[in-house]
Amino acid sequence: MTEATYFILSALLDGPLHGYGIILRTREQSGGQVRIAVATMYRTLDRLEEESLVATDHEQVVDGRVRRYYRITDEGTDAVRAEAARLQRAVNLVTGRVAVTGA
Amino acid sequence: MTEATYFILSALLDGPLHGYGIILRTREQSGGQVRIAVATMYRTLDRLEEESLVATDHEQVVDGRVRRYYRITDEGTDAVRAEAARLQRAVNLVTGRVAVTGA
DNA sequence: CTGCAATATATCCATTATGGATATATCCTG
DNA sequence: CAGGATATATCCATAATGGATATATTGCAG
Repeated sequence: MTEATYFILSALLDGPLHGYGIILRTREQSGGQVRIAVATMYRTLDRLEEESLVATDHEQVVDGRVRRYYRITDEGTDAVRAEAARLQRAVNLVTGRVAVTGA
Repeated sequence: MTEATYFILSALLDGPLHGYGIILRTREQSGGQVRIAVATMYRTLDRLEEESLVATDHEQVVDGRVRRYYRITDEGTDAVRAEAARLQRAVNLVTGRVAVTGA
């Protein structure tokens, strides 16, 4: 799973959001560290919908602009949790390293 | 930082290793989950050396085959630790989510 | 009123990272 | 003697990414 995919699915765990909303959410959640480019966002959402990790929830028209809300599927939830576990193991490779040489 | 970079630097935290050794180490550390392709390995090592995140430690000739050992630099150690912290925050987005909706 | 930023989606294009495959060379095992 | 492990190196196709541009509306500052 790529990082963009991970952050998109992660943002959707709180409830349905539209593409641009995911970009803003991700930027906030990361304190401005993670910025997903719009090209990446919409292409990734298309791919994720094909893979059934997200689904179109509903569409809204606000001020003449269409908002397409996506929700995460059960499959998507499983996938992002599995990825979180995988990343945690990767983190532990570096942080779980307290004077191992001294044994 | 890409994943290949992260795992390579991580593998070098225990001491100098040669390219093929890093591939084997990473495979072991991850229980066979993470497999870095040889093309990725040597190209990444070249790039990391340019960026001063790793340095050539020494070369050895074993059975007529050259082994080029790389060690992680202080800069590389800082970088991989920073990345681990960044990944930990990413993990927390998913795992640090215990019935938030119930508030 | 005009230009710019924010909102919202969409697509093009160049760059980068990746992995599969191939090449070369040695050693060991079946 | 063939095949796998060891060890480095490179080619090439694919995939992911981001910058840029396009379109359209709203609101705000100059």
